[in-house]
Amino acid sequence: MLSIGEFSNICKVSTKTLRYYAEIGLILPDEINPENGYRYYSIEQLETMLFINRLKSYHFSLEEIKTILESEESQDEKLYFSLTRKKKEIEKQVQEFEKTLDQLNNDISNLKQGKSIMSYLESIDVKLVEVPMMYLLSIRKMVHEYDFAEEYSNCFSKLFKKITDNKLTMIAPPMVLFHSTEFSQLGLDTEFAVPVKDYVTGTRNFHPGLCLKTVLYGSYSDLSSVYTKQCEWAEKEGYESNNALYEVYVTDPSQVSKESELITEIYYPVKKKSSNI
Amino acid sequence: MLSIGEFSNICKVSTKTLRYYAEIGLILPDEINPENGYRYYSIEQLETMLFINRLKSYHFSLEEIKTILESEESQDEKLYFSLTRKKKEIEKQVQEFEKTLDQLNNDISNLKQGKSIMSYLESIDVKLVEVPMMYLLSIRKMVHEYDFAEEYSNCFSKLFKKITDNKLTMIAPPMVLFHSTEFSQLGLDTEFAVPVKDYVTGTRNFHPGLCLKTVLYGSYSDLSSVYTKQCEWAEKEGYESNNALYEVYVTDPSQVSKESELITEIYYPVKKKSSNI
DNA sequence: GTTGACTTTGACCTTAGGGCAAGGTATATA
DNA sequence: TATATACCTTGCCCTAAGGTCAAAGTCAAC
Repeated sequence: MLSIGEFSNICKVSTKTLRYYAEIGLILPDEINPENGYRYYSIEQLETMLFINRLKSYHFSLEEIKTILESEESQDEKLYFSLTRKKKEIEKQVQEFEKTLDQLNNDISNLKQGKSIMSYLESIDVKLVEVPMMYLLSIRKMVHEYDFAEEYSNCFSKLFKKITDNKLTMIAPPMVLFHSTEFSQLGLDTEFAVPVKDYVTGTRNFHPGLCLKTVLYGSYSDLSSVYTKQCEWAEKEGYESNNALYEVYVTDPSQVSKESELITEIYYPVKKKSSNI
Repeated sequence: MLSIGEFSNICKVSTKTLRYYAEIGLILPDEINPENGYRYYSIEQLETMLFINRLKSYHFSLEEIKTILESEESQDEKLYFSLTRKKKEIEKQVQEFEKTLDQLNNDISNLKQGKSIMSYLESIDVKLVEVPMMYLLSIRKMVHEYDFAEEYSNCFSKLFKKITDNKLTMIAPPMVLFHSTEFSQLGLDTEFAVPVKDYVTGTRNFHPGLCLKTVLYGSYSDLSSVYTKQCEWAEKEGYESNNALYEVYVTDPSQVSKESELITEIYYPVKKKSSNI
């Protein structure tokens, strides 16, 4: 039997960690002296600890490690499954890091040339336009950011089916309207809509009127940058927000292969500020 | 002026996050209504928030972002410095992930072949040897795991200088002894030592006697695995630990280019268990 | 018998917020 | 004008994986 200190020293795991692992039931001491509470580990537990350390090095959470350890039956199949899943996760992580590095390099070279890191904002163009009334066929629901893409194709395929079934005529590209006032992890109050020619059951009037319009080519420099520019424009010119923001997808994101071919229009309904008082 | 909800919606940052940022002083509302405590943000703060989000996407901590924001003078130079440092950090991260992926792939292919993930332990060989007495010239100190490499070359260059200065004769490769009973984040009680021929001032006797010896070729499958194997061997054969563990670096880690050329010996002093009672 | 090394529990700290509750406020509609 | 509803406030507890003390009990060696 090994005291916690000996066990700690052999496995290169601190005693605090060992006590924590006992607390969460990951690895319990083989024996606890009932008189003084001293923990004693067996030699066999060394290999268990090594196994835990290996899984930790693969970035499994302790919770995940616990379930792997507990599924002793058919353990190798489950382990194989867990490892391949974790492998995919890490590969994804690496891809994201590579993307981050690209952006970092971009910013660094901009700085080297004396350009501000935020200078990309200058290339975002804002125009004032009047948008006519239209009829929308739409689906409105709460959508999380991370499954926006899925919901997008999901909802629009439903809408397109409805259009074909009811022999309606689409008169403009699909749109997405955001009705939330507040951003939250719970998701956004999102409306997927298609403008149609005919006013029938299930459609609604949509008349944004005066709008600020920004056209984005290529992958979106995130939406918040566009909104910021539009707000700045409105502030400067004496306009104020009037309604929910909405986007129009001129090209179908799921159909465009290269990100650079994407075209997105962002509309921000405004009205002239009443300047009295 | 924008209410917290409007600001939140434009920047895609939750109100909770905005309140938290105000709490830690990262971005304070431009104005707080003294009557009801309502926070109001200015249009200019939108760009600050975008900047914060960008730095967050580069994995800066909020503390780091705060110091970047606060260093308004000469900000671009500092920013350039911070970005390049962060870039290096991420590149290192990616390298570590790649290494992890290699190991994962190795384990996965082992599992596919029906081998256990811990089967590498079987290839660790343990032998019982008698080590003769020697004189050590040594430096003992607390060393963190992460600057072990640095301390290693540091201490041994000091020791080698002493040897040359005093015209001593080295009779065996350098060694590292670990005196800690317990592993801890504070570092390990580590002794860097060189066996010398002559007993002079500053040297000490070292007589480990009976030892378990394991020779590692190539990059170390971590030390804890070796210790585990040695413990198992000792348990099975009726021996018990007698003294501090130590390692001998047969090849100089700083001189060997390929990891595969490394040779390390690990000694675990033992004695026969007294089997009475 | 005493010292020093070892062990125990417990409480609080870390990051970057999320979730919920109770209660106050602003605004649009009827 | 009354009310419904959306919005805002503070406050408290929660996360993961332990680290950092502190006070007190215990072990082994000399």
